Amino acid sequence: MSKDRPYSALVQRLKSAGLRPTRQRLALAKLLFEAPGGCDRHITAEQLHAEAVADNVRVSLATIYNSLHQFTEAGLLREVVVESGRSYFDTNVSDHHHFYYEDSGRLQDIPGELVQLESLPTPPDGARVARVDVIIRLNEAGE
Amino acid sequence: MSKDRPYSALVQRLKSAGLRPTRQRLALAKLLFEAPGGCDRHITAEQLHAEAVADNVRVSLATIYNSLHQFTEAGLLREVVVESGRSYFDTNVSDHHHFYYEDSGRLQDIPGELVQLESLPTPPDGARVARVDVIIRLNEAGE
DNA sequence: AATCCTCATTGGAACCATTCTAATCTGTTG
DNA sequence: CAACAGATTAGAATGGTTCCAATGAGGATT
Repeated sequence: MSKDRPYSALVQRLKSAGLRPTRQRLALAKLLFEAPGGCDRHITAEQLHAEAVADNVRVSLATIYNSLHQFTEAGLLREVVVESGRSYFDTNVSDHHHFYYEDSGRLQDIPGELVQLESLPTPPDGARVARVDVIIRLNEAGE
Repeated sequence: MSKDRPYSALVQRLKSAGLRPTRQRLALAKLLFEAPGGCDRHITAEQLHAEAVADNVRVSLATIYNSLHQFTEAGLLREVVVESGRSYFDTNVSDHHHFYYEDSGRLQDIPGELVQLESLPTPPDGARVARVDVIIRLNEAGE
């Protein structure tokens, strides 16, 4: 019941990520990581901006983009690319993959264990695997 | 040695895809599918346009985009999305996956058999798997 | 709590890939 | 060769994202 320090956990989270806990970053972190329901989110810059505005947080789009990228670099978010022209940011940074509903544009986590790759090909010459993305693209079935 | 009908194979290919074999589509198909070296290509709209211009094919960017999408719908190409803001089109439409060099933006095929998924999760409710994309993101290793 | 420096935020312009539009042209069919 | 559907075109428009120069705010030191 730390009603007097409602942001302390987020402040800590930002600090340990090497980011100054400014008003805007704090407000965005709150929207991203403490959304009611607590579930993992797949959000675009525009969506986050709309949420912030709706929540009376005065923040520019430029700051939204800056923050999303800083959070991503700090490992607080993960960027997911499923269609050109729009980036999703995933609050779930654990090892997992995605369902992508092509019709609606919705993105859904697949628990990491449910997709197992056997035999990753060895990366060529002097390259190192940064990440493996698996996207299962879905259509609405006719029946 | 059908020097007299150098395009007949391509004409056929377009026709069976339900596309009228126009000058532009023929020229683009030639660049895409009969490139010297015969290897599979990962090309952007801008790149293809540049190639066409360099080859003295008079074609607008709008037509490049139209054709790329039509070819894709017809199953002659496959669109690969690895970074937001740019689409690659892959002339290899067989079942396979990709290495993506994040530093250079280069894309490389991985023969289909080299990546095996065990246990695809069952798609939710009334959804059907349209495709599974695996992208292995690579960095240049320091040493 | 005033100062200072660094970094963050801002609105708006700039950017770039892509799509749209309305006019013109071309393949194909009869 | 007439006529129509479909293709192509240049250029404008769009939409997401980034850039920019000016302003504002953390936070360390006094």
